[in-house]
Amino acid sequence: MSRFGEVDDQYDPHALEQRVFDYWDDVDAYEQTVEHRSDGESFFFVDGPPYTSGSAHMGTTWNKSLKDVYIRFLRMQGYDVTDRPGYDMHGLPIETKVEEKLGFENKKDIEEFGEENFIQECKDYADEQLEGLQSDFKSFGVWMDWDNPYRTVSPEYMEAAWWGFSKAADRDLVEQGHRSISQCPRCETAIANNEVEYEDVEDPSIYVKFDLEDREGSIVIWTTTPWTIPANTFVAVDEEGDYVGVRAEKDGEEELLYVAEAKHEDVLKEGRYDDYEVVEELTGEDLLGWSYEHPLAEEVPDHVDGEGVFEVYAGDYVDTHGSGTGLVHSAPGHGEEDFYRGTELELPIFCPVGGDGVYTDEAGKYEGQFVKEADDEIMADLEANGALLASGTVNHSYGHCWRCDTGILQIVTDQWFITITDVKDELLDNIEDSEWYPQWARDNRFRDFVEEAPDWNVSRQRYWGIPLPVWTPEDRDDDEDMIVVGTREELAERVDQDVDPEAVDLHKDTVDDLTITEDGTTYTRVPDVFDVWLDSSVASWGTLDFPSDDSRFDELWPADLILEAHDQTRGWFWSQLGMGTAAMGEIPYDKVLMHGHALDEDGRKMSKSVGNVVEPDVAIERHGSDAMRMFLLSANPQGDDMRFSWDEMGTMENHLRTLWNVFRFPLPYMRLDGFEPSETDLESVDDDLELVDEWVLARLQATKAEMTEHLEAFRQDRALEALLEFVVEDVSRFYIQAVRERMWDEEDSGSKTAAYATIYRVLRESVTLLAPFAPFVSEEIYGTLAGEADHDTVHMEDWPAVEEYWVDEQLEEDVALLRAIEEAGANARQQAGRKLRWPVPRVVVAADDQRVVEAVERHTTLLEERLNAREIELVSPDSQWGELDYSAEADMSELGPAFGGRAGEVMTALNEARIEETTLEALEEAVSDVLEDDESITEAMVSFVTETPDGVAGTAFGLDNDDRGVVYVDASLTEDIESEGYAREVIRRVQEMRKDLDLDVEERIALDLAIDDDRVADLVSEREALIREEVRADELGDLEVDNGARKEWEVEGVMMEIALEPLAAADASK
RNA sequence: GGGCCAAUAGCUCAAUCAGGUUGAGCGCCACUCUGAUAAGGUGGAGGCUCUCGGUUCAAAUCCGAGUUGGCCCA
Repeated sequence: MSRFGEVDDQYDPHALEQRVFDYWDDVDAYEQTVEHRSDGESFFFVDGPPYTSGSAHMGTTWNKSLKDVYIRFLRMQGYDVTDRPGYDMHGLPIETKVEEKLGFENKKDIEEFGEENFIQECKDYADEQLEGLQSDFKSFGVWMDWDNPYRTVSPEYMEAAWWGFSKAADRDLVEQGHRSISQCPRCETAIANNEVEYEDVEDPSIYVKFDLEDREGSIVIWTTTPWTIPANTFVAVDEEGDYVGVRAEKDGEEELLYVAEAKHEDVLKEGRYDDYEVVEELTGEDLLGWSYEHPLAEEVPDHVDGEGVFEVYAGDYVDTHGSGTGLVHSAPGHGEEDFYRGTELELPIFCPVGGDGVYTDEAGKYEGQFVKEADDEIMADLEANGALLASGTVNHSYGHCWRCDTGILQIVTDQWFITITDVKDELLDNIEDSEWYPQWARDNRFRDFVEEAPDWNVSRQRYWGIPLPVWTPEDRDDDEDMIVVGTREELAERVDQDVDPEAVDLHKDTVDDLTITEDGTTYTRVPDVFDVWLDSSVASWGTLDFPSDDSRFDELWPADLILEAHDQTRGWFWSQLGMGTAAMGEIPYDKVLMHGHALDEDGRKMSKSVGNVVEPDVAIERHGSDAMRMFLLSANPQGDDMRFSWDEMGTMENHLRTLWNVFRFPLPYMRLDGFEPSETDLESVDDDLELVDEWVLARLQATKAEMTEHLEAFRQDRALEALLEFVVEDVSRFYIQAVRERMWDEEDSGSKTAAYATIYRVLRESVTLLAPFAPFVSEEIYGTLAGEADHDTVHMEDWPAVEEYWVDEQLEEDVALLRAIEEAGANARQQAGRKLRWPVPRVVVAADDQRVVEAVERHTTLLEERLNAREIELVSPDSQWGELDYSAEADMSELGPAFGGRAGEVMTALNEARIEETTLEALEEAVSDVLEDDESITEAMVSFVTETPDGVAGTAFGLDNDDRGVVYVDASLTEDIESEGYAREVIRRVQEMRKDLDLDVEERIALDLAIDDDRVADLVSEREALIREEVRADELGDLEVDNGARKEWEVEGVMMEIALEPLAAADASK
């Protein structure tokens, strides 16, 4: 890219991006940029590793775009940023994908296939997915260390997990325990609560009578899981709830039933009783200690037994007004709450169900059946035993395995835990050490979650994961005397077998058979692998390959910034806090930027089944990577979800097109004049700068300040908005318009050079500011503007600093006022029906304050040009323009307190009043109808507003909804104005014809005019010199057009025929 | 079922914290400009500010209840 070289006429994002990719390759742009900052202050960013199944969707694309914009911004601010991307590659999702691929149905198939082979298949699959993600991320210009990502399956990363876990064990936070967990019976493993997905399903809904011992009657419970009845251990009630004893009659038989008072009607209706009577009113407390008989005592002979079982206890999870009966069937073997309460009551924990969801021999009659399939038989048996009060079905949400969609079961098994509940206070304290954007996410959601978090079950009975580094004595499998290995080196030292710490892979197949023998005891490994959430929880040191590489840990850890979507509150934000606290006693990150999810155009989540997914590559295809990134980055990154919008993305492409036009406009002139920015910088042309140059430079300073502030507050959307406002409104629509004529000047002039230097500086800094957002187009523009002494890539530039010298807030306001006046003037012109091409004799600016007067006085000429006015007349604030009427605008903050409920009515009257002088007396007179005797209008309540008089068009102008004056356009015609107007009409049409003929700008022509109206023809001929000059016509007269064009036009109702031909052609034809 | 967040023009969002006549950009329509030209300018249409209550002289804004959507949890 040579300086001021030829560029595409049109912004073509695809060709441009391809060129930039090639260019980046050629000059090693990324590597140079990283190297350029290698001496800078360290900034430790940690990438939340995406899971390697599936490809990048709009959400991940948004996430990576955000990371990219902040990494680039930080680099430009001088930081040496850690930018190693990561990939989360273990876990059940990949296992189930591979199982599907291989046609497996359960664990047996895997065992037959061979653990080692299966692990290899999973590894291959994850690697393949990783490649896909890498190329997706690269495709929209994300600059991270793609050659060296951290992978959770690498030995050094797995070691980081072992190390963290062993540190937690050192702090006595690792234990093995008998716990109620969610089990997927197909995957035959525990799954985390946040891996449970809830779906609506139809389940049995049964009411069961438990006959009371030592007294008449039964208590009634309700459940949707008949299969848990065999494990019933106790019944829970609300101690403070109201219950009733009901004598109910059905088919001539009477029963005494106990249920919650609030539910007794519902329950009896379900049971289709003929009649009933409340015979007893009691509280939950009265029921405590009542004993009952197990309804399936015969079918399940080995049912739970012991002191205190089959009794009524208080339980705080009971709701006497919710669904059910107010008495809750409790089976500690099949429910978390039941488990905790059962443990508290020191009742036995009975779970006659295996990890595969099949009843064990403890389930008696039901042994060998899959639990859900035993529901019918259990209900039949209850019926036969006279215990079934009612049965039906219910539609409710029930947990399913996130991967294979199998209904989960609550069972009790032996699992390994990090007992984070032991350090709950430390966790809550540590939260305070992190800064969140937005802060409510930390103080509400995150805090709530941490407060309620149970111990972390980290063990999974699966294959594709990091093996638990736990060895237990051969004859036992609990946490007594366990050995936790922290590093590969330690492993090599302690195991009985030969292990090369450099080469060992650490996956299950390689460590399963390793044993440790110490003090005469042989230890074997616990066969479980880690919950995949544990993998990413150690990313803050895994990224650094710590502990195997300890060169950077002390300097960098903890992370300065992490940046993920809000689902990670319960995911990575949490797992890192838990692991960081358990292992290190600290939160492993300082700042969190939490963004939302990408929703579709209707605000629903994108989902494959709904078919509303927008693929990032389709978006890139339609609008280019830069436009897509800018769209994504224009969304608030703090908590809110983003609604996808093709329109908005298209708008971003339009803005880039505008930037492209702004950029390419001055190039030919600069090239022609040999403008050399390294010799002619802004400072050297200072004396020749015109006001508009100083203004655009002042706006540039304000834009830089604003952007920096927003980016530092993690509001890149506002930073981008500020930049686009500057480029589109200030540079394109105002500055370029204002300097065009200076650039067309064929003579060398100080003014022209000053304009070059100004626009050069503006463009250079604008693309530098844009670079983090739209790295491709910024690079190409920068490359065209930059010289030998500049960097190879815009991304090596320093973030542009505010230069105090050019800051000029007063000038900014001046021009803002002028632009407001101009805009109002254009409006008034249109109302008066006068095109801009036709001059108007005068424009009157009625200023409300001295600032407006100053602004107009300093820029009268500019205003005359812009509004095509022969004269600008200024009416100062202390005088009034004679022809005006007035009305009043009410200030509600004054009116409200004064008039109370009638304030609205008074406001309307004031708005509608018409008076000839701006006095309160006149105004009060005009609104006397709505005023009571003792009421008056005060100065503070109103501001007077001018009303347009007849024959003159007027439009108010102001800043930020604050009126500052009115512009009146006097559009009356004189002969001179008509002459110029018609001449301009002719010129415009000749120009258009020149253009149609593709004539060079410099080319001379011969011109012929035939105008149907003599008066108009005379008026036009008065301006012949002007026409000749503007259209470069050397000859005027009769033309036989051979080599040119002839066309008829209608101008303001007058027909005119115009013919022209290039002079070279005209000569040839003679 | 619970917690958090959101709901304002056809679309994307401001204005909500500190109550005072709802704004911008995009899109649409009309007009206009023409040496950036698949650009530019001006105007117009388009809002019971999700609903229902409450507080207040005054509510998009504060409070309560609900509806819809999103995330998380059960």
